[in-house]
Amino acid sequence: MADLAYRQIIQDIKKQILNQEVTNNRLPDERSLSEAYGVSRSTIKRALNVLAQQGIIFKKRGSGTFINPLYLKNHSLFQFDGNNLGMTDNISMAGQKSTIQLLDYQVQPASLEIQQNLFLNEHDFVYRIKRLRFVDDSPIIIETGYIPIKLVPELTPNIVKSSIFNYMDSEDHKRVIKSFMSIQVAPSTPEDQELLSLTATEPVGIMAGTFFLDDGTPFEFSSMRVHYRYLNYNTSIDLAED
Amino acid sequence: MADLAYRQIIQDIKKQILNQEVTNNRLPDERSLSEAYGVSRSTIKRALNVLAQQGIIFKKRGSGTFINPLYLKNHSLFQFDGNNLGMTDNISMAGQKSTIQLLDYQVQPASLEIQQNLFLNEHDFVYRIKRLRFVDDSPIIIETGYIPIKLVPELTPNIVKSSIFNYMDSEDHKRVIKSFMSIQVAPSTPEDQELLSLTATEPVGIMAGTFFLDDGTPFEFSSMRVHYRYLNYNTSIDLAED
DNA sequence: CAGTGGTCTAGACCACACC
DNA sequence: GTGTGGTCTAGACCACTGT
Repeated sequence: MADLAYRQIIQDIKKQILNQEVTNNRLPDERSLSEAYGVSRSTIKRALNVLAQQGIIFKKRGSGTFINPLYLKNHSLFQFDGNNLGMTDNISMAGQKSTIQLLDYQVQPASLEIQQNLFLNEHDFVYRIKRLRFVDDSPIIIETGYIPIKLVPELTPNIVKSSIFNYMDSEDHKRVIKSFMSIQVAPSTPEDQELLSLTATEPVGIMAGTFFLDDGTPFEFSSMRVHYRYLNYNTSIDLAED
Repeated sequence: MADLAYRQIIQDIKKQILNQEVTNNRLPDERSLSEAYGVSRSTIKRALNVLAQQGIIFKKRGSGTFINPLYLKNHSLFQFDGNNLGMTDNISMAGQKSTIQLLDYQVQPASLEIQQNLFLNEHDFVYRIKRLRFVDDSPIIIETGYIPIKLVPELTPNIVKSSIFNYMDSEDHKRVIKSFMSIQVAPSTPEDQELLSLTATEPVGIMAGTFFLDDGTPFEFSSMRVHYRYLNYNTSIDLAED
């Protein structure tokens, strides 16, 4: 797949780190790596920058490049940004089966909030799609999504019972590549309690935000109410610069 | 502050976008920008990559570089990664005053979990610091932090009543630069309810994780129970690559 | 085909850490 | 001073989009 030089180097260095083939928790300097891999120093820097951003290594100007000891101890922690859960579609959760129940499917005028979030005019219409997602027969997420009609005029309830994103990719060659989400916490409503099998004291997590296509078009505004036991969002935070 | 060429270009382009000085929602091509700013194309690419990662622009190979329309509509949404809340220290929340009440301060052997997270041996000791944070006199966060003694042997309860990170920076020249956190949701415990003035049906958000120094040393393992109304974590997610 | 972004090179010079 | 990572250059060549 990734035949790009810098990606191969990323993979190779990652493997060496995991195999404990790196002595002193320290990588060779960039100029040596450049020679060893037979690429320019720029390419090495590109690879190391990715690894640094993933928190796997730390670079210190004047000193060298070091391995994050925690990565060795527990590198399963180092999968970030919603890979555990949180994607509207593509939830597959390691070996467990995921199903969808369609709760509601309508076409309606875009409210002011929706207009703003999807960059629509006041006369635009959107699909309002409400779905309940199960993983291994347990209800996990109540998801309400809004999609502009003009972007997918051919959508049907049937399509919506599985992954909309996959459908878009394979049929329309439109790919969802980015999203901006906020995460909040709230007590469960009676509807949450019924659909997600919660008691009154059990809460939900709320992930809401907008998904974008690769050309920058806002594609879907989505609000997900997540069973509290199944929301686990991992992230890395940089406390620095601009 | 940032006299680096690529940072200046980032700021300048951002300003032009906000001032609507960019026609057609489209930036000039990289080679033109390179000439216009009097820098190499590589430097332009570096700047554009940062803007793209922030979601402000989208690049399409073969077509050009385009502005995310949502950024114009509501660029306040585009401040990410815990800037709203979530940092253990440095919570200053725009104009509101923040105070700290010290609930507990102990030295104890590191438990197995703490050993793992802070990369310690079984004979190492840690501070256990439990604090209640207020913003504008409202209790917001119950924070329990663990810090290896050997990293800051001189810590005192007095220091701990304000920002530990600031103290570390100014006194020991050790800077906290990165953290890996997980975000979860849970019903409130009786203790949560008392300290954060919650009812039984009101939940808390939990942010737990490890903070690292600039040399990669794990510095603090922290678990924060956050009043549900005050947890609002914004993030951007890339659905692509490696 | 021309235009655009993506990858990569080979090297200069700077800033910082450590001896 | 030596060694390290950081910034930046000038340019080659490739891959994709659109006319």
